[in-house]
Amino acid sequence: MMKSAQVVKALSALAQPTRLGIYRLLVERGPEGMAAGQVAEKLKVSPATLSFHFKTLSHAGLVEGRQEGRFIYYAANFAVMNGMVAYLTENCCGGAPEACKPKK
Amino acid sequence: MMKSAQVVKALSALAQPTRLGIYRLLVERGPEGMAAGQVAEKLKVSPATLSFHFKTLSHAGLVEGRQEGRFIYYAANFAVMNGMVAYLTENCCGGAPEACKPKK
DNA sequence: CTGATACTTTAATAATTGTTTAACAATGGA
DNA sequence: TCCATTGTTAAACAATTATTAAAGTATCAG
Repeated sequence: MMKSAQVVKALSALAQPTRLGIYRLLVERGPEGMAAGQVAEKLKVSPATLSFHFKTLSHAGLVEGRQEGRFIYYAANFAVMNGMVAYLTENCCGGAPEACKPKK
Repeated sequence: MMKSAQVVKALSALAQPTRLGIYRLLVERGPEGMAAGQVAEKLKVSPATLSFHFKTLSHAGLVEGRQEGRFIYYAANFAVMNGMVAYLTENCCGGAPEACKPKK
């Protein structure tokens, strides 16, 4: 179970265009992740700015970095986002969640 | 399909403790919604502050208000949140989304 | 060891955001 | 009509956040 403050932190982290782009890129990439420099190049973000944003994302638990030689690979942490979504939809419609589900 | 800017707006709206509380309360309540005053009382928020937050939430499309006599009932708009979640998980793991799904 | 690469940290500035107080509509009962 | 109720708006202030530039750390190839 996630706590409110944790969820706010995760939402704040994603509520910024650059960070949302970073996160989506990492989601698409999957568990293998992507080196910081590749992300910088792909999204046209300066290293300092990117580093700042990675710090925000990883402090929120949404991404994790692992060092590999000179590179740092960042990967999305899916558990945290799933927890966030679960928190948002908790007790939906007083327990009768017909109205909440996405129509497929 | 939701656009990036729309998603950022929705995430920003939820990325604040008071608004997250408001939203969760409305999610729990379902389509019927809840009068602004009831929300204010339940969450111990001043009317002016609450009004400010409702504006932010409805501008993001996350809630909708309907006037009923002297009251305004606010209700969660589930389609927008579902769209937001879909945007976040799009193309997860390059199309092989084993790692992204919540374990049930 | 030296120099280049990969990334982070710090400090300064600019912009955004949240809260409060006070004043302002609009609705409806007496 | 009068007045209390319900909620919104505007202005001011404090706090948070994003970006840039410059300096700093760590790894590796030669």
